[in-house]
Amino acid sequence: MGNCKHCIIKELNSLRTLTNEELKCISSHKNEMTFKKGDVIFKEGMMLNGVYCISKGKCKLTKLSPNGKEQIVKFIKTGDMLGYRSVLGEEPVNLSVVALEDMDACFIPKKDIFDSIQHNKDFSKDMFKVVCSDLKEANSTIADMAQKTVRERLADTLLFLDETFGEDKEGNIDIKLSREEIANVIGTATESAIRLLSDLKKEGVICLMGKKIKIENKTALRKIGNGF
Amino acid sequence: MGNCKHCIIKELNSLRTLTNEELKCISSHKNEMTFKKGDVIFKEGMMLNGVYCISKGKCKLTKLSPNGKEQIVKFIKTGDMLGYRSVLGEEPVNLSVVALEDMDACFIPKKDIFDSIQHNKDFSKDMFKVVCSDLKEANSTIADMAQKTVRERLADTLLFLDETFGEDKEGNIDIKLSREEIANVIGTATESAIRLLSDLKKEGVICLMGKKIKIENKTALRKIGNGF
DNA sequence: ATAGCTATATGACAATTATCATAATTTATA
DNA sequence: TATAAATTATGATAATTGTCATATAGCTAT
Repeated sequence: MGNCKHCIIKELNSLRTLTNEELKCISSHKNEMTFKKGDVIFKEGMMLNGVYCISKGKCKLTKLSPNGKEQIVKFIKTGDMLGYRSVLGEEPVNLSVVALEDMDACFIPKKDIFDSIQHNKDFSKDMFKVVCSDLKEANSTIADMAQKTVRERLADTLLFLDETFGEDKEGNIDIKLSREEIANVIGTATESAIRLLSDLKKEGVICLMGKKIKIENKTALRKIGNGF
Repeated sequence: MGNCKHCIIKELNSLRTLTNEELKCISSHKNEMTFKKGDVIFKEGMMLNGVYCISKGKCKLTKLSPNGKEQIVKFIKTGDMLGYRSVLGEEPVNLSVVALEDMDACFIPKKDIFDSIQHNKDFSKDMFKVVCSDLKEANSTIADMAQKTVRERLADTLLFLDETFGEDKEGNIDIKLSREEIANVIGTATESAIRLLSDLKKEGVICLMGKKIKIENKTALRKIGNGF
């Protein structure tokens, strides 16, 4: 069992504000876990007994609509925490989480989280900021979903993925998503996503090589995202 | 200046968890305000120095998209708090708020809110629940916006408005919105909203009398909202 | 009360997007 | 490696939604 005190991952999230005392406590309670690509980490409706600190890998948070289509609502990556919405809200989970690649994570029991929220005002403040920031983002997404065309949303999504996950050595967006998953982020039919990606390729704005996507002209993509 | 200790409005929100000591403090700092229908309470981009406790009236929270269209993201009514996302997140406001009818509110400086968050664990817990609940709702809305048709979203919206604002003596939904505002909730063109409302009327699911809308068949409306 | 404005309503048409069909390509598996 | 299965790609067409035009109803201010 590693000691959280020396873990560099926590520097990437709110756990950085914890005292040595609190970290010691978490070290002894935490549960190290691994997930394989495709594994379901948790499912809509479940109660969560703690939060995950993601030390490696990426996952998608999805919601199932009544018609059976999956909507990708958010991505989580190395350094992010996962599950705090449910734990802090003391409600069942409202999203399902599936690993997009092999993952490592530490599970921290909710008692430790609540203890620190109560006694460590820095941690409490930071967690408020995280949840509030999520809420701000979600509100923007609602407006975008409601007002923008599929083509605009595709452009925004590509820019978002590029910014969030960075690029590999060849400049490709560093996340591997199927066309169906891209469609499920945008909220459109898979065929529409494929077609519009082809269009962007023909226009020379992006480059497609299998699942790899490279943005050739960020400025043009931004313009498209804003409706020009 | 009224004394918060005896205010019944606070029983409707997280302020109910405050101690007499804290309420006394807020009583002496709070600022009673009124707004006329159409008044802008605050605007996207502003910094907020506190939160509002709404003692009377309704308002809409809107976001402007790059193309200039307004999206209504949320409604606030009597008993709700307003502005906590920005204050707790220590960020500028991301939504504009406009009064839908004459309103009364108390403005509470953020210092008092932060003090209570730090020292009153019930209040802190409750505020987490409120923000987390907002986030949960927002995530559902994202999925609905992305996956549902305009007609489905209209049905959902009518049911939501009915549930949120209740009905007057004649059974009409107890909020007065223009067709344009209804369109801005759904995320569609005003003409489309008007047309689909007419359709629902022809089908006998709702009854329209000027701005007054009455749901005649809730079950049918729910079915429509779920894609049948 | 009436002129002028705004909101609501509806038709006609265009643009966008979804659906279904089928082919080409990639990936997984025996 | 060969074969099956899944994914990606593209065409054809239908359904949905947006835009523009115009008519009507309702409200506001002199």
